[in-house]
Amino acid sequence: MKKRATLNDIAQRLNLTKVSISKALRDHPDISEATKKRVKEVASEIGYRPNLIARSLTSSKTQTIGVVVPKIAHSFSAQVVAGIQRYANSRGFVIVLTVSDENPELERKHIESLVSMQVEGLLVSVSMATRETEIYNWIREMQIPLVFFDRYIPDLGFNSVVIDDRGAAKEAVGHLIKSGCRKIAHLAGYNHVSIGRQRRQGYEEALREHGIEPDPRMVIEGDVGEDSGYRGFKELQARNIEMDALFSVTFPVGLGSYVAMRETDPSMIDRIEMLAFGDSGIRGIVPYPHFYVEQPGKEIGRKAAELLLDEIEGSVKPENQLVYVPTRFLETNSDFQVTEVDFNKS
Amino acid sequence: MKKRATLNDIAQRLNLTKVSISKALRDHPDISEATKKRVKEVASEIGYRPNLIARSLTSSKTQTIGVVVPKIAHSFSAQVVAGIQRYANSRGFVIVLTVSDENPELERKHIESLVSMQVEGLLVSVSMATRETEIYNWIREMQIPLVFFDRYIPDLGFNSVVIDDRGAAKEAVGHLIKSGCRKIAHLAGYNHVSIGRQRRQGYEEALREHGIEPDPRMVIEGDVGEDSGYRGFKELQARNIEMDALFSVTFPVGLGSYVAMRETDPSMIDRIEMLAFGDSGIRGIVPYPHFYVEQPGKEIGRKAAELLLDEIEGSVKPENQLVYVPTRFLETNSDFQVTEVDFNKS
DNA sequence: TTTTTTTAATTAACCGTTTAATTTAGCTAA
DNA sequence: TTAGCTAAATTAAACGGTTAATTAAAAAAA
Repeated sequence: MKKRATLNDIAQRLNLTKVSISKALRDHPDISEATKKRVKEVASEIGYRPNLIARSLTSSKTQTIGVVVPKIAHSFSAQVVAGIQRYANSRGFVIVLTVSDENPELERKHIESLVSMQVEGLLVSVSMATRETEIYNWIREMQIPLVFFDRYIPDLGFNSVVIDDRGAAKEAVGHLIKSGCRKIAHLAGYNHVSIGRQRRQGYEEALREHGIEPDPRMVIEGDVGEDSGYRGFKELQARNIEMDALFSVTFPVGLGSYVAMRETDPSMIDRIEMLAFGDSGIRGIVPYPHFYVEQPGKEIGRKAAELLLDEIEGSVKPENQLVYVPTRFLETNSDFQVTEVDFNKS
Repeated sequence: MKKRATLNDIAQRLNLTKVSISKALRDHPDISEATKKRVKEVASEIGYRPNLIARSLTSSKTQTIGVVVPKIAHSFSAQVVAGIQRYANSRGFVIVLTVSDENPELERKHIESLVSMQVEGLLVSVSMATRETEIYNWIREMQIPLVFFDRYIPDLGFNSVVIDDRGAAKEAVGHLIKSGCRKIAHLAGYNHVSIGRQRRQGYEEALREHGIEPDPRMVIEGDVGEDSGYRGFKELQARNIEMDALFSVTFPVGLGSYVAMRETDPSMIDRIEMLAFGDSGIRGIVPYPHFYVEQPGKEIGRKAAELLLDEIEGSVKPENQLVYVPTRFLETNSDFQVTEVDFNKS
C-alpha cells in the first residue's frame, strides 16, 4: 500500500505549513481566498484524502457505531442490520458489524474491541445464553451510549427497542382460541431469555383468559433454530400430545416443526393451525405459517439507531426504557394472499 | 461519555512515564517483572482499555476492512456478509459495513469514506448500474487491496470471487433441454452487469448446443428484484410467448414471475419448469423453484475475505484473477426433497 | 580498581490532524 | 507619529500511543 498524501505534503509543495493547509481545506477565515484556492487545487491534484484516524484522535469523534448481533445470515437479523445501516448512514455514521454467534464470550470480546476502537455507541442484541453482565455494568459506568434491540437485558439502565412479545403472543394465541382451537402446543424459547419468557407468558395469559389451564406438558423449551423446532415437535409426539394448533417461538422453529410433521404424518399440516413469530421474507409465496406475527426488522433497527444517535449527539440520558415497535398479525389464506388480522373484528 | 483512562493516568498513579506503562503492558523486556505486575494491576483496577485509534496512527494498521454491498436485507447478501465477517474475525479483523443500495454514487462515497477511515482493504460487490471506474483506478494506483465478489468490474487489475455464472447457466439450461423443454424463456439481468451478461450467455450457448436458435423475443432484460420478475413475466404474456420453461436470473425475479403466473393462470405453475439462480434460505420447505443453482454465499464471502487478507498481510500482488467458487445444481421434487442433480447421469 | 556490560528506566520524536497562542506586516484612526 | 487593529500566516501544544535514542545506576569483567 502506497503512502498516502498528508497535509504536510501539500504544505511543502506550496511553501506553507500544515496548519495553514488544514485551515484552508476547512475554509477557516484565517486563510486568504487566493491561498485556499491554490491549496484545494493541489489537494485534489495529488489526491489528498483526510486521515480520519488522525482527525478522530483530536476530536474524539469517530462517527462510528458498533453493532453486535447473534446471527447475520437470517432474514430478521439482516433486516435489522439494514435498518440500522440506513439510518446511521443518513446521519453520517458508519457501522462496525460484529457477530456473536450466540456466544456470550464472543459477545463480550466484540464489545471490548468496539470500545477500544472508540465507537461512539453500541447497538446490541444479546445472545441467548448471555448471563454475565459485568461488561454492561462497565459500559454504563463509562457512560458509553448503548441501546439494546430485539433481545435485551432488563434493569441495566439502557434503553431497549423491542416488539411487545407478550402482548402480541397473547393476541395471536387469543385469535387462535376464538377461531376454535383448544389444544394449543407451544415450542418455546428458553425462559431466561426475554423473547422466550415473554412469548410464553402471552401464550399462557391468552389460555387462562379463555378459561383454559396451561398444560406444562404441551410446552417444550428450546433453542430458536430449525433443528430445535424439529426436535421439539418430535418430543411432543413422544409425549403423545394431541393438538389442534402449534405456536412456535420463531419462524425457523416453525419450519423445523413443519418438516417434522411432514415426516410423521403430512395430514397434520392441514389439521394443525400454525402460528409463529417472524417472517421468512417470502410472504405471499408459501401458505406457511398460516398465522404469523410480523417482526418489523427494519423498523426496529431504525428506531434503535435513532435512539442511540440522539443519545450520542444530544447527550440525552438513557432511561432504562422499553420502546415498543408495533407488530402486525398476518394470516396467509389458501390463495396465498396475506392479510392483516383485525382483532377488533375477531 | 466519561473520559477514558490513558497510559498517562496509570503513569501518574505509579510515578512512572507513559512509555514505561506502554512497555509494561506489552511485556517489553525493558521493564522489570515487579513493575509489570504493579502496572497491570493498576491498569485493570481503573479499567484501562487501549485506544486503538491512537495505536493505529503510529502503526498505520487498523485491523479493519471495508465492505460495500448493494443490499443487505436479502438472503444471499446476508450469507456473504456472514462469511466475510466470520473469516475476517478469525484473523483478527473487524468489518465496516456499508450498503450502496444499487446506487453507484453512494458506492463511490462509501469507498471514499472507508479509505479515509484507513481500512486496510476493501471488499466490494458493485451495484448494477456502476459504470464509472475512476475511483477504482485511484484505488489501484494507491495500491489499496481490493477484492470484488459476486459482481465485479473486469480488467481493472483486481481479483474477483464469483461463481461461474456462464458455466452454471449453461449446464442448468442444458439439463432443462435434456428433460424435454424446448421453449425456454429468460428473465435476464442487464447486459452491462456481469451476472446478467454471463447467465444469458450460458443460456444461449446451451440452446445453440442443442440446436435451438435463441429467440430474442423470449428474453426480457431487467432488474434483479421481485418487481422486475413480475413485470417481466407480464411482458412475456403481452408478447404472446409460449414457453415450457422459464429461467430467471435471480431468485427474487423468479418469485415475481411466480406471483404473476398465479395471477394470470395458476395452471402454468405446473406446466412451466422453473429455474433460477439463488436460494431462498427455505430449502426443502417450498417446491419452488423446481430447479435452482445454489449460490454458496458464505463460501464466496469467506474466499473473498481470504484473498483480501492474504493481500493485506502477505503483500501478495493482485492478479486480475477470477476465482470461481463452485455451485451446485439442485432439484426440488414433489416430496419437497432437495437433491443435487448429477450432470454426468442426465 | 577501572572499564565494560546489563538492567530499568527516561527523554525525544513521531504518526496526521486540530485548536490555541503568537508573530509579522500592513492599515487605520487618534 | 504612534498606538491599536486586522489579515494571514506561523509556532506550540495536544490527542494517545509507539519506537528510537539516551541516561543512570548496578553488576560483571578486565
